[in-house]
Amino acid sequence: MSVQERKQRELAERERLIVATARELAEQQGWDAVTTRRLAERIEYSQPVLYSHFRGKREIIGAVALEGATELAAAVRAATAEAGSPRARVVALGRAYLDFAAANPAAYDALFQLDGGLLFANEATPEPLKDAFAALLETLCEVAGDGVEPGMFTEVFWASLHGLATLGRAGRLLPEDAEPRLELLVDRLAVS
Amino acid sequence: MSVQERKQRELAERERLIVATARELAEQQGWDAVTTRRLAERIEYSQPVLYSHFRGKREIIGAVALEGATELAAAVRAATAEAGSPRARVVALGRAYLDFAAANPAAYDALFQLDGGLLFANEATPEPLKDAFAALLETLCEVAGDGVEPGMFTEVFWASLHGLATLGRAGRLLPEDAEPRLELLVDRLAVS
DNA sequence: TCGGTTGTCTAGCGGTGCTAGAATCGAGGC
DNA sequence: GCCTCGATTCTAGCACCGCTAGACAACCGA
Repeated sequence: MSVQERKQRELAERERLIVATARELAEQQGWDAVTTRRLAERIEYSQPVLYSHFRGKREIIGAVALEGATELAAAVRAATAEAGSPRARVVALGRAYLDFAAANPAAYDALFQLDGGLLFANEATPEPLKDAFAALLETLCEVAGDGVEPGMFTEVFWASLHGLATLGRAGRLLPEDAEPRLELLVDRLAVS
Repeated sequence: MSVQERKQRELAERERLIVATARELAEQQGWDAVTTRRLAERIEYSQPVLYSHFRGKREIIGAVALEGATELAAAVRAATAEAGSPRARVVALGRAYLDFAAANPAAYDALFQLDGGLLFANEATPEPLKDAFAALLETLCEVAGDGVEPGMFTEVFWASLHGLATLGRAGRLLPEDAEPRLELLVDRLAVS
């Protein structure tokens, strides 16, 4: 069995290498630069090897997305844990979210802009995605306000952050107002 | 001169045909299906003809985006004109915006998701884009609240709508809560 | 009717995601 | 230690992409 175990380990290792390399390449040069040929060359295997791990490019994007979701959830939880008041927690959450999107555009795009073949708002949603939403919900349910369903409030707050993140990064918002935009959003949306 | 005039008219007509066909195809089958070959076939010309009107596919997307921006601005203005109170105007604005995004996904994507080579938040921004933002600003400046810069408030409100539109359409939000989400957003963000 | 310009097409470039079938490698039996 | 055979990896190629050079045809003005 030891031989098979070693092979399995090597296979898993190579799969991690593929995902990490795809993400690295995407962060460096954008997802357009992530072609199966370039990716194969970087991992020093031939193209078809990719297809023994993933059904296609879409699944590779999906794998990067799941990795990103895990990191996003961790970043949000770390930021909110340090803050004192509910309002400070929400500001920290928003800042952590926007910082993550700005610092990891490729991972963020894999999650929310590109088609990684992932399901959302559904029982078949992968665990990391549900957990990322849960990380938002944990802090935001404190400030949803009376009579407002926390899940729905979280969707609205999340959508607002998503809009700020994507429009901001695409150069469609004035860069210098990033901070006041977040403050305004928190002050108006959160009930404390 | 009449011959040249006729030729110019025909050229302009064909350009409109290209843009309309590209948009139609994108609305029917998504932007992925809009290839230069298919587009050329639909307008019953050969591929290179497209390149005598536009520098490339990106510029065609940009043309659809400008068309969409004009329609979006008109839709928002028509909806807000009918409403009585400031709050009702903002709700109407939000609904018109989200309805436009849902009913014209290809045009909306050309505007805000794809790279149409257009500039934003800049003096070189094309007129239709500035006007669409202005259409939002006209209604939203009423409810920005004291001491809040209307332009910045509009950016935040717009980003929130954009987030709801994109995440909603991608199936990342619960469909049945679309209306309460808009109501919540307006009640919290708008000061009346 | 002809000459020349203008416009359009055919054909092809290098690239994409993906795959069939050949070739190679390595584990296990003798 | 060799040899067989199955698993693994590669080479080569598919159909398609955006885009363009150069051949060709059509039309306008003389």
